[in-house]
Amino acid sequence: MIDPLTDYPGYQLRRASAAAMADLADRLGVLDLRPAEATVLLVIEANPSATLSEVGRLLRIASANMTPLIARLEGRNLIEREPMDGRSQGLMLAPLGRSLTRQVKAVVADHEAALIEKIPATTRDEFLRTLRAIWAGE
Amino acid sequence: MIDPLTDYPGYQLRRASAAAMADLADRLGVLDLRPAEATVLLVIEANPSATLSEVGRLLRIASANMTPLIARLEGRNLIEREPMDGRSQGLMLAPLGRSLTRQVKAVVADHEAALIEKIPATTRDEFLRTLRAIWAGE
DNA sequence: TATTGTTATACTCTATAACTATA
DNA sequence: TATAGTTATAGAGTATAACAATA
Repeated sequence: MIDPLTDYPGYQLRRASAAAMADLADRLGVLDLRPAEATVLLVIEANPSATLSEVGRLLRIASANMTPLIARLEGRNLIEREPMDGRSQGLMLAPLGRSLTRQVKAVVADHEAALIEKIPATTRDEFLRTLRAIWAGE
Repeated sequence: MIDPLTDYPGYQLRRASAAAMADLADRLGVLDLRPAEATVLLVIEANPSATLSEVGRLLRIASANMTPLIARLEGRNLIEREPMDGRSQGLMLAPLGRSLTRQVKAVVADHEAALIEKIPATTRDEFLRTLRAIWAGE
């Protein structure tokens, strides 16, 4: 079998990302969290009182998709909403969310460590810069 | 807003891949093809008479998902099946599929060229090697 | 027994359009 | 008018389980 895609950076990027995402999803499964939910928790922790739209813009998740995601986290008592003005809501971690986010960070650290191991040490910074450059300007 | 994810190769990989995939999907939309369908056409062209399972293994697409994908391509008269033995079916491009695959290659080349532009020339080979290393051993 | 292909189903992420309430 | 959030819906990719037919 000939693989006509080995020299396509785009295809290799897709396969690499899919592999990494599958690993992350597996690890987060222990906490009953999906990757998108975990990243939202991390962003809220880093930005207390950030609004749904702000978090969505940072993560490139449309508000129509943020709404049910946030509702699930709220339903599990992981986050709380505080009205900012008549339409905006500040999001912050609830006590349960704070402890779970600590676990998320440990899980993500393990995942990232396993990933980084596969990147030659001398090229790690350049690799990261290149990835950022690929989606920069969105 | 603080982005707690800028230093995570895994997250940057995900964003870069998502951006590249969105660009590819846009471009392939002109041919009324989805990325998975386009890659299947390329693999069949490179490997005439490869079976559904073989193509699926190469692209890491489960046979349960290959079946409807192949059925769509066959329904559009892009590919044909030829029984190999009682259970295997060799896949090959139909005349319509051959000309469409030529267009696919042009579209993919444009897409990949735009992507490669964002990767510093001196690090392109290393970047590709690293991506392959990340999903190697699946 | 193992493999090929199929069916049915569900999950995750993403995308769009239409709507309300507020700024 | 523009923005925040919501609802409903659809698309694309992926995953699992179960199955019939064949090797």
